[in-house]
Amino acid sequence: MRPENEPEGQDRELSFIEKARRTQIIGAAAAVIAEDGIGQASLARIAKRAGVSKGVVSYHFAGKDELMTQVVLAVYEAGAHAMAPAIQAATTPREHLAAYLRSNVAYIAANPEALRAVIEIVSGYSPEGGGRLFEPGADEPIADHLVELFRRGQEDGSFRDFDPLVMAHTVRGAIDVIAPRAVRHPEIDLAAYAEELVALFDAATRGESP
Amino acid sequence: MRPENEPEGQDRELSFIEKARRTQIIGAAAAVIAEDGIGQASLARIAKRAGVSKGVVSYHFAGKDELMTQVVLAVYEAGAHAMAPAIQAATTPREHLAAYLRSNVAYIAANPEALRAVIEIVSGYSPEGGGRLFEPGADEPIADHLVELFRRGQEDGSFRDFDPLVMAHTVRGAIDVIAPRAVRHPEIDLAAYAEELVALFDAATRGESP
Amino acid sequence: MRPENEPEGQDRELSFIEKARRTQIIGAAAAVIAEDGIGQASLARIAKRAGVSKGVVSYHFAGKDELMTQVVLAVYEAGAHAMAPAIQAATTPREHLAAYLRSNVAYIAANPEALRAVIEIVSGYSPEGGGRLFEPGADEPIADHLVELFRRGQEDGSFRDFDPLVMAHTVRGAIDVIAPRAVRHPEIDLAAYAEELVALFDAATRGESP
Amino acid sequence: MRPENEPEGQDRELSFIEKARRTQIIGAAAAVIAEDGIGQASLARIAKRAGVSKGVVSYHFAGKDELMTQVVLAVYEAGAHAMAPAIQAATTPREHLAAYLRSNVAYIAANPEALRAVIEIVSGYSPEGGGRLFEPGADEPIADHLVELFRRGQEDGSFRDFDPLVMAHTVRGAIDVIAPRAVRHPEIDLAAYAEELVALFDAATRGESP
DNA sequence: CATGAATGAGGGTTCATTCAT
DNA sequence: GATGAATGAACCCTCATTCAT
Repeated sequence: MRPENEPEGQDRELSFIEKARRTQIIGAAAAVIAEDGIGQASLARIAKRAGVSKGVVSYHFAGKDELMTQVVLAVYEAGAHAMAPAIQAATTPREHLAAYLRSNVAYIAANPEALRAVIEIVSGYSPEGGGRLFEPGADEPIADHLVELFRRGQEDGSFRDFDPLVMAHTVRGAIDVIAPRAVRHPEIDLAAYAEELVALFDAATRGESP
Repeated sequence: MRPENEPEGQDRELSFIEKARRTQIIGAAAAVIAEDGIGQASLARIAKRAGVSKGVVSYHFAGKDELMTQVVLAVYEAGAHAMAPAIQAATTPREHLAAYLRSNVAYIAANPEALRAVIEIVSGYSPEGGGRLFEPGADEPIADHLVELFRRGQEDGSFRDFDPLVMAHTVRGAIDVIAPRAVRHPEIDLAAYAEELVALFDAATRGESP
Repeated sequence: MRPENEPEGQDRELSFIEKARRTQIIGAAAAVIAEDGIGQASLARIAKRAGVSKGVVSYHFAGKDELMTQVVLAVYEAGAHAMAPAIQAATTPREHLAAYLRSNVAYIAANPEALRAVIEIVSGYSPEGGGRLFEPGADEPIADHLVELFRRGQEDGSFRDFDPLVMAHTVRGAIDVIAPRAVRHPEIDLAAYAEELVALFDAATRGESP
Repeated sequence: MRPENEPEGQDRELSFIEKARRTQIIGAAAAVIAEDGIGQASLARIAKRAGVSKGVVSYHFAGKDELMTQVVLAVYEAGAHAMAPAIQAATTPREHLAAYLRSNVAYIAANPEALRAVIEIVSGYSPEGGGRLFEPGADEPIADHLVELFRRGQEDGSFRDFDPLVMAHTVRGAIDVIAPRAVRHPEIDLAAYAEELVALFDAATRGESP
């Protein structure tokens, strides 16, 4: 695990260890939150789950707020990373939308716990100063990608004339609704669910007379 | 619900006072939650917001769990009550769906804070014993109404052949996504938003070549 | 329950009602304490048990301290009243001691709940200002009666030469130990227990060679 | 109990610190309870008495229940430890009983506050779930030792024929009554008190014509 | 770097008491 | 006289955070 030939010694190594520790703690936090809810996710429990002492968490993260933020970002990044190939392979807006839906649902299917943790944090965690870690509607950046997609598709005639914002947030809503249900109903066939969504939004975005 | 001819005063009035207090506290709780998030919604802050002492909340509600539950139920009931006339006036499944979307968005538009509070509670509040107040996917009863609607519409040929469950939860997701955005972006025209949704799901559910 | 011919009306009647209310509340308090312990004996529960409102208790008693005191005194008085005939019938110190033991145990056997309540209060209730309602060792007045008895018995040669104080408190200890056990072990034959105690203290107090 | 040869330092030392803190807090709890009663023994007061913050108590003890339990156990263990040599040195049941009484009273004389605290807890503390920490009559195990002693003494003719249970609980009652009085009346000569008890129970248990 | 003992604020809850009705 | 809504203090406990070791 420890690369042998590296530019230079101590500093890099520490940074590597540090990264590993952070990853380890983030994973433990996600696991605890997914299993027992944000309400049970004290630093003590997260530390115990990670097999480290409480102080380590405080040492590697500025505070609980930062840890929670990092959990969310890690899942988001992993999701974006997992979805990227499929999306980039798409050549038309319509294919793009289908790829977005399929890869997103696939990621949820593959990481239900991670998603559960994110949902818990985003909707249930209150940072120190009040307010929210990610202000609701702050997934706008995420929706923005879809808005852009819909705009392009409308320009080239792939999609009918609708409000891209409404469509984008409806897609997000459709996806966000999946993870909680998937956790409670593991028997749901998410691949089929994805195809249903593809058909649903294909119909919803298709021009009147294609 | 309120009997018209009653012997008299005292008993009714006391009951009325109690009801008023509960309503007042429920309102204060909803306001605090909507503004600052469920995490800031301590009984102390709710009491202060209601202009009463902390003990009053415990006096009128068995505990925080009950208060949170009542906030949700109050909003749900009010919503169902507000939507009922429009929905009952619909004669076809397609009209029914449109009425559902319009009246639901209208209710959100009229009570954005209440809806916001409900979302915070349902997805972010951890009751005493752990778990969730309304287990996720426990809005299934709500989605059930839609499932039923879609089934009927498919039988009489109003809707194309799709998975009613997926469609129902997508509709719910589309609606649930609105309140948080409406709070943050008061400039959004929710009437137009509703029409967009009507068109969206009209297209999504329409038979191939009606 | 309400005597018809009384010296005078309203004032006496109120006093009578008042007395009844106090007795009723004292009984309810004793029952609650005996059943669920002093820790569960809130004024609210006592009031509910008595079938009256919380305010009534505060109205008839200066505070919880007074109520607790009255419960204890009521039981003590009833006990003294129940024991008096048997004790007064005794003609010698030795008979007196036996009568004391028998009648005391008999009273405990007949009123285990009352005794249980008293024990709970005396040893477990903390009055407002701190300290205790009946300072421990404050049953000295009760023991005094025994001390007096032993002194007389020693003077007339009925008893051997021992420290009357030690003997008196040992008798008290022997008796106080009974009620808790009687509550937990209802199968104990308290009449036989009393005879054992009579024999025990008869031997313990008897002169070397009577 | 304490292993003599151990690898080293750190682990033991930390364990030692923890033990010291627990002992310190237990002592503070006993002191507060002995002085002001169980009803005044809030964690806040105990912490203040120990010179630590409130949280420390919760840190070292799972809850108030555990702290109270530990106070009792500590005193019991110390008492058993203090009494053991004298009792084991006894060769006959009669000597055994005398040693039991003398060493027990001696322990009370040396630790009146500790005993007082134990009595307060055992008879006056209500654990969280209701009920009692040590169910009344749960000192039966303690009395059992005496019952066994009396049985043996009756078999070998040392003691007359009496109910060993009644005698055992009477001894316990005789002893339990001492601590509260000793606290309030420090002038009492407990060594003489012990001799009185020895004589008392010697007479009470002696065969008719020894 | 890591530890875990210690802190102290704040959480929800209970409850004796008061007082307008 | 009686009610019960309201109070406010005190309770135990949790927990993010700090810091000497």
